[in-house]
Amino acid sequence: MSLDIQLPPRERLLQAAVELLANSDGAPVSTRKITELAGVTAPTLYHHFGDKEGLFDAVVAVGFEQYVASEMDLEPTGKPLDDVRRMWDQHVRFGIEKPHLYLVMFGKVRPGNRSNRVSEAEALLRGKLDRAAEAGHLNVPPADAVRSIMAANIGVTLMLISEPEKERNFELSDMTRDAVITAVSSEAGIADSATPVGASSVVVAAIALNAALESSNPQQLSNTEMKMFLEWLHRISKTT
Amino acid sequence: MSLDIQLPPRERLLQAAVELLANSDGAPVSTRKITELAGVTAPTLYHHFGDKEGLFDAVVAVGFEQYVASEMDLEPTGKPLDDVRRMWDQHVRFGIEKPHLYLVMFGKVRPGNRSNRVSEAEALLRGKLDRAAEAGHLNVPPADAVRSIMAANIGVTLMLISEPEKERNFELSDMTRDAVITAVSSEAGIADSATPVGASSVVVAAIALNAALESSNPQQLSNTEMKMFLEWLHRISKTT
DNA sequence: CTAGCACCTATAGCATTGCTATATGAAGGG
DNA sequence: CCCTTCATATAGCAATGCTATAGGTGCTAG
Repeated sequence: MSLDIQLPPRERLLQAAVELLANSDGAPVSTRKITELAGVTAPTLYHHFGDKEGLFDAVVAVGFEQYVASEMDLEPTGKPLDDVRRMWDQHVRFGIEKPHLYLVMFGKVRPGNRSNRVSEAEALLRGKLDRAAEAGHLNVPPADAVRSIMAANIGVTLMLISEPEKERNFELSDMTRDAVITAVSSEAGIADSATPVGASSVVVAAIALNAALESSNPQQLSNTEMKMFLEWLHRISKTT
Repeated sequence: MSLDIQLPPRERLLQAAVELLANSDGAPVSTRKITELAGVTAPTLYHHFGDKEGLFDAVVAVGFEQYVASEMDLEPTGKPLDDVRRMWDQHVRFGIEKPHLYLVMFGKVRPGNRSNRVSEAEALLRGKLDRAAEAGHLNVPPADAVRSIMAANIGVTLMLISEPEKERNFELSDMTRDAVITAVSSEAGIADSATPVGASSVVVAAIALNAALESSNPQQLSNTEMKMFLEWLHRISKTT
């Protein structure tokens, strides 16, 4: 059950850790399984990484480089806030595509003890937001904007990860993203692209009616009629 | 080192678990320490709770009742969205005051496997948001609003918990809270504040939707569908 | 009063976990 | 050729979650 024999043990340990982490559905991965899969014994692991956490740090460092790279691949659009939006999306995508890595990086919260990865990710965002502030696009200090955006971004990603794949609704991400970015930005008209003003009153009314119907069942329509009516109502309240 | 001797072992186990959890700074708590502090041996724990996770579930259930109680103590303000704001604040406060409990309840994310507590907390919010929707204060379906608010709320709380107490800046919470709530709300309100919350809200909402549809023709329904839809809408708004 | 029964608790121990004290092998410089 | 240094292995420790089994303890039925 051992891995490729030609790589040096250090690399095989990393590779084994990544592989086991990916197939373990969030359950803890034992050092024994790792060393076994790597075809190595325990002291080798501790010689190279000192610690189980050291090994995972190394794994996470690799993952974080992928993350940073994916954020850096984006060419600046010229509008810093649009860059921020794309970084948000990249963050979410990374979390969805590598949930195990993401959870090791962002999922283990300890009281009064913020993780390095969060700080590093914040620093990336901070760069863009500083430029946004220079351009006069922020109405709060960049430090505050960073924390709000980061908190929401992580919260949304964790929620999406925790949902069954089929139920995942990425509108949650777009909606929340635009909400927090709009709130920290001084540009008034940003929400326009998300919610066309012309349709909004229809949508609001449809949502209100839908809610009202669910709380009290009127007799004016038959069951089949009501079913179809709700279906159409639902279609109307979907802005997209 | 044992606890009060007069309580039944089950309660002593719970109490010991809570106490150790509170003083362990997020580090894992062993069943041995728990049973030792409770003055009980291992099988007693497994007899009552089946599992370590079972014990923690019981602990969390108690914590969740406190949480729910703190949310329920709030008297409705009459403005559902203000209630939502206060629930947000209560959520954050709970997380800050009992970080250990909060992390057990909301901190352990598993891919594709949402925690019960999140769903239950969502249900609480959902109630208020449904009423907001009935009153025409919502811009998006309540289900979407709930997820966005909840994700941001948890994200913010986790971030605040992970920060050293001195650096905690609660503006982060207020700012993000208002950002997401504003984003899902239609501040104008379709029928304004005149919309009563009762059986007649169906009629009011139907009338509002009718008016909105007449002023703008959405593309989500075909002509024949729209015709029938309007007919039914009319029928609903006629009678009580 | 006693026998049986259900419930609760204890003794002792298993398998797995992260980690290490110590020893062995190989590679290179004097 | 020896000696140092790095890398890996042997064997085992202490702590963990959990359990097979047996021993009380109190209640009800005869």
